[in-house]
Amino acid sequence: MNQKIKTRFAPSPTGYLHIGGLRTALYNYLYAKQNKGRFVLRIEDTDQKREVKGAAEALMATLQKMGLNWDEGPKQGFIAKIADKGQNGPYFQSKRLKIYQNHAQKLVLAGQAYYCTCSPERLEKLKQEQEARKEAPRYDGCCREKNLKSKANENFVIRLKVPENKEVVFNDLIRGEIKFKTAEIDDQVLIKSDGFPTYHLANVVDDHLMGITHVIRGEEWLPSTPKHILLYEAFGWPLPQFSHLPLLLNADKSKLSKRQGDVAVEDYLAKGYLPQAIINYVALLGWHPSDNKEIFSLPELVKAFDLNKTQKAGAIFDIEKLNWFNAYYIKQLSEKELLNKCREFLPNNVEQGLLLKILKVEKERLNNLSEIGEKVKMFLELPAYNPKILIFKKSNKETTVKGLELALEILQKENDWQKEKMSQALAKAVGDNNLTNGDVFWPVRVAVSGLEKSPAPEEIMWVLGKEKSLKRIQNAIEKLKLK
RNA sequence: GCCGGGUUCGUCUAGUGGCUAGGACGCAUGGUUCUCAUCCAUGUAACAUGGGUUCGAUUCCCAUACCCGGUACCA
Repeated sequence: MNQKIKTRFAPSPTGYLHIGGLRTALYNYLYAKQNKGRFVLRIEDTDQKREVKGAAEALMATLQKMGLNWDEGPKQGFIAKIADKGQNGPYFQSKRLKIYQNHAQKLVLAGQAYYCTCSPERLEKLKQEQEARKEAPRYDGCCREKNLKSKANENFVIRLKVPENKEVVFNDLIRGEIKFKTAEIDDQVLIKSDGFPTYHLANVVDDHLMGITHVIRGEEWLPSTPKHILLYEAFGWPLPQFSHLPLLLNADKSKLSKRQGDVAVEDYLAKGYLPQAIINYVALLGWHPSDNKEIFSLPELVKAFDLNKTQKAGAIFDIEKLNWFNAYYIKQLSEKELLNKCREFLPNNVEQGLLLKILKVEKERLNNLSEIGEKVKMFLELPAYNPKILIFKKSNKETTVKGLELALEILQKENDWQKEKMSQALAKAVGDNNLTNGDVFWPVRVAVSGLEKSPAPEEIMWVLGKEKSLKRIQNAIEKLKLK
């Protein structure tokens, strides 16, 4: 191995971590780890207006919950920005303003960039005129040849002097050779009038200074890549490898957005999706192994992932398959693990032993952790129900009462309260009395659960214990007789 | 408008110059001593269109269509 591989995830702190952002972070993480490289987290907070307080910390917390730990980046903490140090830090761009200004200055001195004193009003007017003439709106280069070597007044901006007739060609790891003509690229603003760098400058300077070897980011950055390459060339820096990931889409193929469902990873965690299910699902949005393996832990993904085999077309985020992964991973957990993960969805005054029993019975019926809150109710208290559902659809009231009484009688004698024993006892009640399963199992099950659909009667009775189970059967018989 | 990217079952995708184009999710049907769930089995459904190149194209090339992204002192 020649150069040490280094990737980065560089979100803007404008909100919660987006599912698409998670996928980008994941692919960066996987690529770095499988090459024994380093994964860097950098916070791109160069737009003062859009910054959301606390968003950076929330982003970091979510990444950690998902298991995507960074080798380099801000330390997690209450106010991460203040504690932001590190070998290539700081990692909050807002703390690196001097660095960007110095670099921009260097470009100006070298004649690669220039001060522009055009007012926003003039630019707006220019744009409107161009649009009226149906021309592509772009900067007219008014200040380009003035060669101002320092700020002329307070309102200025530094622009990149984009070469006039050049072709920028690069090789995208996912998409192959891509070409852009510089004639179509505007003289990009590098330093804004508030002294902050634009994304383009900050991104290139930091990627170089932090030693990033592979830039893996969303497809929306593809048209910006020639601008970045021009900057690398202006500085005389070597280029990193670029890879542009396909976008994640809504069902209607538009870019995945809030309007059509949840897009924040936190939303899914709150609904009871397991991190490993989310990671596994998201990993498969844009990449797939050649064999038909689908279940991957994070370490397995590190081994199997192949950036070169990443899909080029956008992928629709389909909740159905996520549900399937989630249900699968829930079933894989032991009751103890499950209990730890779904505590927040359970009442807190219930004894742990009982909860573990409930989880054992309900585990295979759970699609997400939050559903346990509803499921647990019938074990704690018999839900109100219509006595009518006690009667199996192929049976009648008399047979149902008989079935329940037989069950009650035979279960009363059962001292070893195990599932197998109970189901054997019920089966015996059926066999000895010339009844059908529906005559006994159904009403007993409804009697102890109060529900039309539920786990098997012996499973519920096992959780409830003998006393409560028999009480519920007795109640059911009384209700039926009263009717 | 201009620039760039993309197009295999409904969805995520595998794959190849010649195959019955494979898997998973979903859906449907059946089985698993009552319902539900699980599990199992079976079924369902795709190479955008038109030209080339070729003995032969889903695969290579070129158009067209459609979709997406970009076109900011936002990232």
